[in-house]
Amino acid sequence: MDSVMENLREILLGGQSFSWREEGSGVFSAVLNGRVYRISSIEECRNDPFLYDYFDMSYDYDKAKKDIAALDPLLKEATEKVGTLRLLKQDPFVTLISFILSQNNNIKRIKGLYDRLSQKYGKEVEEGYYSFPTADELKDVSQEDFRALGMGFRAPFLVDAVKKAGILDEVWNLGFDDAAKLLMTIKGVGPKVASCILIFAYQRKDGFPMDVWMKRVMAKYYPGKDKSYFAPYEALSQQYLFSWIREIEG
DNA sequence: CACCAGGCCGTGC
DNA sequence: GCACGGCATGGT
Repeated sequence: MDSVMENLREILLGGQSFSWREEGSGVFSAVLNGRVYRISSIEECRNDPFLYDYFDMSYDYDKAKKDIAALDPLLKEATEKVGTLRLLKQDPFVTLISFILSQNNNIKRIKGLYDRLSQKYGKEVEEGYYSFPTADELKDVSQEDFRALGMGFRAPFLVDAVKKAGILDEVWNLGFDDAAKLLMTIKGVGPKVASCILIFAYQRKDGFPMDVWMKRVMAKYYPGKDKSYFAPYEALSQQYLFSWIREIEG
């Protein structure tokens, strides 16, 4: 009902995915599933099986938002100011690489690196639109090749991630802590990046990534508390607070 | 010239 | 176990 409150721009461009671009006039596009998708509202995703899954349409985000808003006045303000958010269900390998790129980096530049990898090693599925490369398409790319594309100190991490991409298939069977521990055997994947992968690819709604923004929020507004305070909406609450703090301070 | 960005690694204690 | 410096790159 309040789908008009869906903050599509924040959902797609706010830092959980780097696949999307805004084409103007409220149209967003991304290369996913081997083709270009163009959307301007959540509602139109209901009829496409891939997008239905990608946007987690079976989950009641309106109810979750109301429950989160009822937790405390700050979350109430955040939900009202940010608008309804969703947690995307993205491809694990794409998410792994994306968030390795995210460390000590900003969203705009992460998106730039993501696009460069796509143009260099992905497939052109439509003129000017490239898929993100698969692990197989990156298997022979060297650390030097990655550095030449501007990946910087993350270059060796990318090589290691490509080599170990097979473990992404094992994550489905593990609980959160074991899954995170397994992901952290990949160079460049620590607790924060592992949490992001588990949330944005594996739909683990109990993740609570602590980046520089969230550390500020927790220290200032939730001293002494941890992610258990937000249960069972840890990940979604984090996403609201992250969007909110960046909106007012970023 | 600084300082920062959806952190993590290696080292030292 | 925890603290710390370093790290590629581009923006402010």
